[in-house]
Amino acid sequence: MTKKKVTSMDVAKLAGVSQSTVSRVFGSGANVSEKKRNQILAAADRLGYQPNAIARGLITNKTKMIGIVMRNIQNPFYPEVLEKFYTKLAEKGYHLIFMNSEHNLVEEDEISHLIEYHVDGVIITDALLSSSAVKRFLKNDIAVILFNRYIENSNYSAVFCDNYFAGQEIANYLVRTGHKHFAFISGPLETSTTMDRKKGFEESLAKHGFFDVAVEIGNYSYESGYAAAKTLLQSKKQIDSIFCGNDITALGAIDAAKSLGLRVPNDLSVIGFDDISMASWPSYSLTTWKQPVDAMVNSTVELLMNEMNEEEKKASIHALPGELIIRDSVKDRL
Amino acid sequence: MTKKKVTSMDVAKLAGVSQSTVSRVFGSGANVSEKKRNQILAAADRLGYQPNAIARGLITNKTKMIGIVMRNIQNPFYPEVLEKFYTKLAEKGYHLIFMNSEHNLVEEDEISHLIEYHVDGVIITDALLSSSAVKRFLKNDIAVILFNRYIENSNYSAVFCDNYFAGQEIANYLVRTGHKHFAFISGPLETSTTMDRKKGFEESLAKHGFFDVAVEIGNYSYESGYAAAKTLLQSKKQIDSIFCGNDITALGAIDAAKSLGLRVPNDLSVIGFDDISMASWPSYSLTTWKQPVDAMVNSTVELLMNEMNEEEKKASIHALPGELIIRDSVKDRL
DNA sequence: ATTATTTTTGAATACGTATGCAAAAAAGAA
DNA sequence: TTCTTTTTTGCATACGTATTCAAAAATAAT
Repeated sequence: MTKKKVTSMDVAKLAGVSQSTVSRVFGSGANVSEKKRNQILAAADRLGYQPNAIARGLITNKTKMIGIVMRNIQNPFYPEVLEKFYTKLAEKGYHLIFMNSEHNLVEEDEISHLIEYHVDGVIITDALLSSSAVKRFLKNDIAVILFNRYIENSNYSAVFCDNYFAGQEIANYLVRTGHKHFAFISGPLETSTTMDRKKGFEESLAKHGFFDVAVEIGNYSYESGYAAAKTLLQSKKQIDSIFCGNDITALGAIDAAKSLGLRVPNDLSVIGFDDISMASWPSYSLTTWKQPVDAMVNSTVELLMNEMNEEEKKASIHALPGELIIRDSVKDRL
Repeated sequence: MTKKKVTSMDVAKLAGVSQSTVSRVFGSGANVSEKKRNQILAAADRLGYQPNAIARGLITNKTKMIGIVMRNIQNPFYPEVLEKFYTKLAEKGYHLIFMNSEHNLVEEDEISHLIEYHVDGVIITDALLSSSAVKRFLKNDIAVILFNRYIENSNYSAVFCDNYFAGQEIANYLVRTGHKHFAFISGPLETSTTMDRKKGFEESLAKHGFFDVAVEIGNYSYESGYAAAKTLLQSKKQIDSIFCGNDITALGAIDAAKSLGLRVPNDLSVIGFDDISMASWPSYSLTTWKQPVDAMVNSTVELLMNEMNEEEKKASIHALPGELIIRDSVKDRL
């Protein structure tokens, strides 16, 4: 039960070689004779040697760690995202430092931590960066990708679902199925995500001659969807369809409608966004817009890898389409 | 736009002191005169200095990183757990390396990564360790706490909900409300969690003279709950109540019952486990056993802190009670 | 004032690895 | 064989910090 940590020096001594050679076996994989390599591996195995990633990080200036700062992790969409990022990055040899942010702007001291730990890159989901934060990352040579948000004309790459397009398509679909009285339950208005969905939705409706969209502002939670739908449905307005900013909100809206004695989709059509697994549950069978999570994750990782290697980090914006998943929460009213 | 990283040496130079003194200001907080401290802080601020946690980790042999390996992150119970661990540990100055495991036993190479990065401690949720893994952590002086699982007579501390007690209480409750025909939808049988719940449930029922419990084996997913309930309800057996291994499973079971034209709770009582947020949604209004997540997380972190500081890591097992949350999925049949 | 005590400081070193460089060994060419 | 070329190896050093030790400065005691 040796308490002392075993280092490359110990391995070197046991194998009768220099520390450099041990390093070459476990690191760069540079030329090492087959004989010595075997001696070294045997010695390492016997001693239970594991390279010290911290020491390696210090000398190489690459930690192989990626910071991932998330928000709204309670929204089932994000655990899925987290899992996919983990899998994708693990297979490339990267590790995840997880942070949970509660604010629309990632806080300065959260950024400090990422810088202190010299992460090679950062993925930010569902949140933005102040311009001072931008500078700090840049100065410390840390690549950053925004996921599901973007900043126009910034130096930051971003990957997200094409929300504007999706909003349009959803409007088209509702019109095509004979709806006439529309409502939208949004997320917080300061997010590009929600604004783009709203814009696409409203503009497309306007093109069809519908200018009156009832809007309620929520916060992407079940409770806010429930409350917003109740408000909408209890108002004097006539409403035959609600487009919800995300699925959780939509589920809340459906339950609110039910609680008022309305039947979905017969009395009210509801459409969501994300396509979380619960959307397919029979109780809800929610028609929704599927975010192309796999493509988004892959794209994000790819961008990250590029930016970590390149000198000049030229920002690029990737808007991926997604698709409408038709289930049973929208009725054809024609 | 300086590309070179700024180090404590740079700060020292600018402030006209030695590197040691800078280190003392940002590190131990040892005696430093007020005057020099201010000079140093000013210089650091001007240069945008951030201590390098990697270098610090190398010399102190404390990385202030905790590995958290999770499973079933798609089960809404776990994002909540993750968030709470993050918050609790962040306020103590620790960072989280997130790993997603897919197996009942954490894999050897996942452990290797944690050792390479010299995490100070590890939290493992919903999974176990092989005995060789145990040795490796021990040898590398890494504290480990199991969360929601335990190994009998091991050197590992564990924190979990007292599942045996909960199973008993749930049985008592169902008996008290006049049920006579019981079923249990379990998780995988190799988990202590599910077995303890089952044992408590069955033993308590037996005490009341009920020896026949229909059991279906699931995997803690919605789909498995749906399928298991369907099997149970379509069998010739008469069943008036189902205890489900967790909430997600219970929701699946409820939907299965509905799909067969049964009404919950009138025709069938369903009871869950966890008390995830969805359990309180009006569509389900699930009676369930609330795991004391806050207490469990606090207890885990406390244990971890102790074990990281003590020489002799004596294992301790903490079973926390939890409580029955009564909603509307169980009917009083008396 | 002088001495004793405490506080503050800097020089030197260590942590465990990767890597440039030159020497040594091996392989190939003649 | 002898000379070139290539491959393999070890030495020495660097990464950025914390910390021991002894010297210096400041403070207290006499």
